[in-house]
Amino acid sequence: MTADTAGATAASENTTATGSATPGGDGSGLYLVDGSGFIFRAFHALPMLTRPDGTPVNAVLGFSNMLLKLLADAKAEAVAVVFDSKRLNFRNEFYPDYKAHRPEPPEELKPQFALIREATEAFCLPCLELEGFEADDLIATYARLAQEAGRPVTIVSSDKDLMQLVRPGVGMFDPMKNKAIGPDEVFEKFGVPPEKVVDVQALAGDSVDNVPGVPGIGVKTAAQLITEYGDLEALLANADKIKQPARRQKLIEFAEQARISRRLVLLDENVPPPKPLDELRVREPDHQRLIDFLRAQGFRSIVSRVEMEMQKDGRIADGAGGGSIPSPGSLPTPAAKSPAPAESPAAEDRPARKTVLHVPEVRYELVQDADTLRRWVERARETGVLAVDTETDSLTPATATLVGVSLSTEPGIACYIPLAHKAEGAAAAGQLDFDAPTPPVQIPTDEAMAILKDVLEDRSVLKVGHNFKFDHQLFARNGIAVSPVDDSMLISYVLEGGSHGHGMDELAELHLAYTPIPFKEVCGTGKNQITFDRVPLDKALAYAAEDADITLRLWTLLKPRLVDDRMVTVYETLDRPLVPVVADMERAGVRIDKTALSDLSRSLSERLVEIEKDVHALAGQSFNIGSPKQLGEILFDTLKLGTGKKGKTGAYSTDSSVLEELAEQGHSIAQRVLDWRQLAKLKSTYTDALQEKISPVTGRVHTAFALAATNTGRLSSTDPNLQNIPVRTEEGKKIRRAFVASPGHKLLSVDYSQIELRLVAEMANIQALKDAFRDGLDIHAATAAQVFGIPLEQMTPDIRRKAKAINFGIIYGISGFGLGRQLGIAPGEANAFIKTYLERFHELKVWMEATKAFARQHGYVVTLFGRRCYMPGIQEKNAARRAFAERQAINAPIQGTAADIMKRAMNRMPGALAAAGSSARMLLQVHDELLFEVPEAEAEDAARIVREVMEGGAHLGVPLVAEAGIGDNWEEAH
DNA sequence: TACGTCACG
DNA sequence: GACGTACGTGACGTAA
Repeated sequence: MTADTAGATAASENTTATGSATPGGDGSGLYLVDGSGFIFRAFHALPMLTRPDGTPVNAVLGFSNMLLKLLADAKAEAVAVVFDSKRLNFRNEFYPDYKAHRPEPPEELKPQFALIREATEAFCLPCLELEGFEADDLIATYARLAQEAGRPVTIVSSDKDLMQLVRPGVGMFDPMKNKAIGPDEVFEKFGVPPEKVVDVQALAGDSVDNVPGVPGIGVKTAAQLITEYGDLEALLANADKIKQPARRQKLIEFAEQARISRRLVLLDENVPPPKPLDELRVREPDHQRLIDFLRAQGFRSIVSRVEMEMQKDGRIADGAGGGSIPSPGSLPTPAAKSPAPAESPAAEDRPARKTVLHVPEVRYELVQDADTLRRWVERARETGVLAVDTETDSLTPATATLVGVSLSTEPGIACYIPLAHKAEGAAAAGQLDFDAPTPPVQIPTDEAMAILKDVLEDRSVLKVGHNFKFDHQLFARNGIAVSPVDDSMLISYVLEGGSHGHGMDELAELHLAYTPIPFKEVCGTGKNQITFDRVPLDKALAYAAEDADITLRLWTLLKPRLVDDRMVTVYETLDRPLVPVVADMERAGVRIDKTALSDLSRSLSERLVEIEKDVHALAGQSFNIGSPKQLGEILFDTLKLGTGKKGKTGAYSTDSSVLEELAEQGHSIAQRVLDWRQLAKLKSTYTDALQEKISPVTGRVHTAFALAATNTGRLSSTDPNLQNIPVRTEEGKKIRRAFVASPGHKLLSVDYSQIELRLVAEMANIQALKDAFRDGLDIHAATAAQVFGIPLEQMTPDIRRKAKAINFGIIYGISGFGLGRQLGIAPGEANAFIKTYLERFHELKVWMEATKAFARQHGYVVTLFGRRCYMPGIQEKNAARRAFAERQAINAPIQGTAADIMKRAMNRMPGALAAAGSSARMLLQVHDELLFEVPEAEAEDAARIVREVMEGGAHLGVPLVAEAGIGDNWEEAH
């Protein structure tokens, strides 16, 4: 949404042929609002709202907001609103099915048609409609007339059918996406320039409008054909030359249908205009009439806005810096709903939901001066609770710039403090941007931080956040150690982990029956995405203050449930203290030897090229090895190496187990493909991608640990995932060597030995296994001795391997099939192993049955420390799916308890290190391993402390053992 | 966006 | 007798 992508503006300014147009200059520009289209889209996009008398008005509100902003932004431009007149029009004369089967408009929409016409009149804008023609035809006609008169035109609509009208002097603006549509955007949508859009539509058809098109041809194919042949007629004339037989036949058979379709979509530029073009000039609105109308709808905040603006110069002025005033380019999106809860009682738009968020009033305030901020801080001290949310220009908190802070002291009362917002006009939608950018008034960040520091560090004021780890880091970087902290996301995770996600939007839907303003509606998506510092203040206020508001509401609702559900201890001892600990780890980041990675990348590239040559030679043809589809066809259809197994999508499976089997049969191509796969994976996922993740600010890589993502209580790591750095293969180890210590430092890696199997022994109370662990035996060998009845002295590696596989299998909720596959033996044979295992360790069987029964009864399982893991599938009727849930039920308490123990250790770690005077920094957690960076001289001491803390993570009947390694890089330390 | 694949625990 | 299988993650490339 930057000025340079505003195609419509560019188009308007390129009207040199007609000469006179200068947008915003002489006031001759014309905005044609597609009223009919807007009604439907606004109705479906906005939450349902009703007037005090019960009349639904959500589309009317959206429409009024849109007009208001359009008038503010468009300055002296002329604005006309165009409507469809009747449902039947001239198109039905030659194609009766056109727009047939279209359902009646919803009941809640019907009364709004008339209101929207009233709104238009209240705004003193001309209403254009003409019997027998659609709004689109009128728009096309006025666009032509204006263009001929040298007046630049902007069509305000989201309707793709109008895109055919884009040309020099005629642009479009999508009021729902707040986005200018020019030739580039049209090309993006249809794959052809605007003048060929109708040809593409004629082929592709449109199921919504009942435009038939040619069966089997979509937009992509149509664009390709039109580009190749020039236009529809040329294509139809040459249809017999199409290569693809099916396509050729369809084009010949449905040629006439395509011609009819073209007539249906082609807009009529020559309808009789109901009003002369010259009458479409802006008139001074009748303020009182407008205010009366808006007030009658219950649009209180719009009314006050209008009243305020009218006082200025009798017109709706540009409000850059003014906060609640619309600004250039900030055309309405459904963000219009932000003040909406205040304007009218929220009615429920989805019948399925019974609960409704009753918001008698929300007050969101924009804070632009220090005194106002101090008042918020005072208020927080009175209430003792403060919801806090930060807005930044990036999702990497270790390096992001703080753009603003929102606060909420009680439900419905929130503020937003912009700190680093850029001038609104600078990069907002350029289409309607005529003023020089003026930066908004903001409290200097340092001053705001100084004021906030007092309350954020005040031990008597609880700070509530949603995913507060993020905010914690930002404040830490500004010298503020926020404490104490509560996190509504983590509370939800502790209460209901495994049953649903814990993002704020999802929880707001679930618990408050409310849909927060989506981020993408504020910042857009894809290449048009803007950073939050470019968001106009009114939108930023609506979005950010709402986040703080919702956070506080969720906290109010969920926090007491910790007591009710007896989950206080889990939350207080495991997850809540983790917030500052993990925030510090993320902020620390890990050093990467970029040169080593780029050398590896280069070497991998060369080897990949070599292997690719080999594979193509062995295949006898060139193909994309990275495409499982092509590879499968080469292996099993062309080369006929065996029959091949097909998956549920009908594609051959080519995973490593399949390729390994082929390789064993002596097919060298399979081994080469396996080599290629391994190297390609390492290159794309690690050596290439990791280099990109090195922060230019810190020179290090900062992962994000998700604290509420897994079903078992584990953390996960994203962007980049540093919990799956290669370690098993020699090639992989080279990547791990690129994780290095800072100069003068060492990396220290400490990992739990066999923690999950120890926990199986503990929780199932397996005496023989516990004894083996207490005696410090090689646990897999000891297992083998027990299960296969072989003395330890006679143990062979192969028997030990089998026992090891069974031990792992137990943790996964063993099955004969899975174990058999792992060991490459028949499922029957594997079942025999399992049977023996369960006889030797009979306590295990009892525990597994009890655990499954508990899961069935309660719908969740619990870890040793009381964490619940919900398993929605446990009541499944489908046997396979239920079996899956049962295996999860076995695995979750084991994996989850290990995760709990690791969290206990992590929470104690900073204190233990500090108490010992160690300056070791915790960098990463990989489930059973912690990685530290420590000054060389302190490494041995740190290793001892860390081992002690980890081994003391729980005091059980089996010992916990942690093993340490020290090195210059991660591979060496591991 | 869904799928197949594969990196880790 | 048939079904569909080891548990937990995240990222990549391809194909649609």
